[in-house]
Amino acid sequence: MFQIQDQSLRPLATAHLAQTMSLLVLSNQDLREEILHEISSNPALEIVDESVCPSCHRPLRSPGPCPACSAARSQDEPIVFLSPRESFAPGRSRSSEDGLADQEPAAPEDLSLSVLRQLAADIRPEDRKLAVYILSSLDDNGFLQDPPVMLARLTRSPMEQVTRVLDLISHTDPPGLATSGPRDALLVQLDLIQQEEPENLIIGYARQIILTLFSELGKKDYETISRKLKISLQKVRTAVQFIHDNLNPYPASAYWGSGRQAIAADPNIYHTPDILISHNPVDPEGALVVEIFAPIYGWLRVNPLFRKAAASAEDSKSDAWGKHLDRANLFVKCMQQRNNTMRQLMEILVGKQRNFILRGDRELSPMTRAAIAEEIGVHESTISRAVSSKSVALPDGRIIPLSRFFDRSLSVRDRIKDIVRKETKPYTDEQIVELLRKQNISIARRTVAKYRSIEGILPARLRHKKAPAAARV
DNA sequence: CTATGGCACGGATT
DNA sequence: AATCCGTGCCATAG
Repeated sequence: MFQIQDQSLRPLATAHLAQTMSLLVLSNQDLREEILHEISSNPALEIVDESVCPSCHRPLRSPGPCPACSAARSQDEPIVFLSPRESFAPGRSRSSEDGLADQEPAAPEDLSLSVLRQLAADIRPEDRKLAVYILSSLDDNGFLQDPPVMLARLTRSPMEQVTRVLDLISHTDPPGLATSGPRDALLVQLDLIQQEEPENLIIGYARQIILTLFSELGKKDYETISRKLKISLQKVRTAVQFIHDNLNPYPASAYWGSGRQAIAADPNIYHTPDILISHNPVDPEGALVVEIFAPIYGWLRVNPLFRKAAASAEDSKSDAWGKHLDRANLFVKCMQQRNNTMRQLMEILVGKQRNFILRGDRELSPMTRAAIAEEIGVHESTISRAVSSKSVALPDGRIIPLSRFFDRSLSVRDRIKDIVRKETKPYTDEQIVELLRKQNISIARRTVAKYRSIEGILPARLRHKKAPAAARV
């Protein structure tokens, strides 16, 4: 049974399809780059700084689901909407297929690790996960892309905790790490120095300069600084010299020569997710709320003025303009298509896997991409692309790859973990097979072994002693 | 002899 | 067409 592909007549159709596909695979970070590139090379495109409900296209005042649309929705269905969003952590944060937050990273000695190590003594255990998350979402310069509130929201941590952890991180070794930019980094470093030399007056000047006249500092406009702060030029120069000698506006690069790719990608840790699933704030038992983050803030559209201008342009120009216009139209259409696909996908996914999302791995019911594809009437490769390299934040704060929803063995693996966790004496693989059979799961003995190794569970022989809670490091 | 891990095959999925 | 996954068979370690 096929769905209608009514665009096959138009010449645009194939290009349209092709481009939609290529956009669909992209994660938000990558998509953002793509969009920015497109905009900068095509005058017909513009971003309007206003949210529009993706389904009814009404302007959306407050962030959140469109009141008009979600009201009409039945209670059980998840509320899915596109969420406007400022920038995402850039950098090569490729989400590899099997990244788990709780997996042992086979990590090289990188900046985040070294910080984590220093932190180890001071940090509260419950802050650890958050610290890891923050460190992994820093950009190449060691700065925070997202404002702290966003972090709090994404990780579902109280704001108070986020500030606490941020404070801790920014004051350890490469000082000024995890601040919002060079300015804050400098200030933090200044604080640290001041603690050691409380009576050094230069520090006071330096702080004032950074605090109030940062851009002038950048421009080396010392005269203005001197005038505005009513400090002698001489002192300004001393202070600037002090800043240069003792502070580093890019904390990440201090320790890592090149600075680039220093922190960035540990494929085992997910960065800012593409999708956020939360409880309904009004009714925690009710429909889940799914936000699909937009890669840019505002909405992309063809500039109406450009369209008008192109229509009435003289021949010499209208050709080039027409091309731009076509391209812009195509691009916008593709974006809509992409959003639409993502939205439908998430609706189905969240609808079917509610238990998995709320109760954990064990509840994942097996699905295939193909089945979803049929349900919404697209080619299975479309779903495949939509799922790949996307990550989603669950209500409990875990960030998992979207592809996890299609992991056929996840539920069984979780059950095995559970069996092993509860065992008093080590079960052999064969016995585990039996136990699983009682839960209506029949798999081969060999497969149990395989899952065990995936989960890092030792063979029964070596499991003699129970070592609870040793899994996490 | 038993419990496991390695290799490889075939079918399902992407 | 390429890849992934469950499984069977067999060698090996205990």
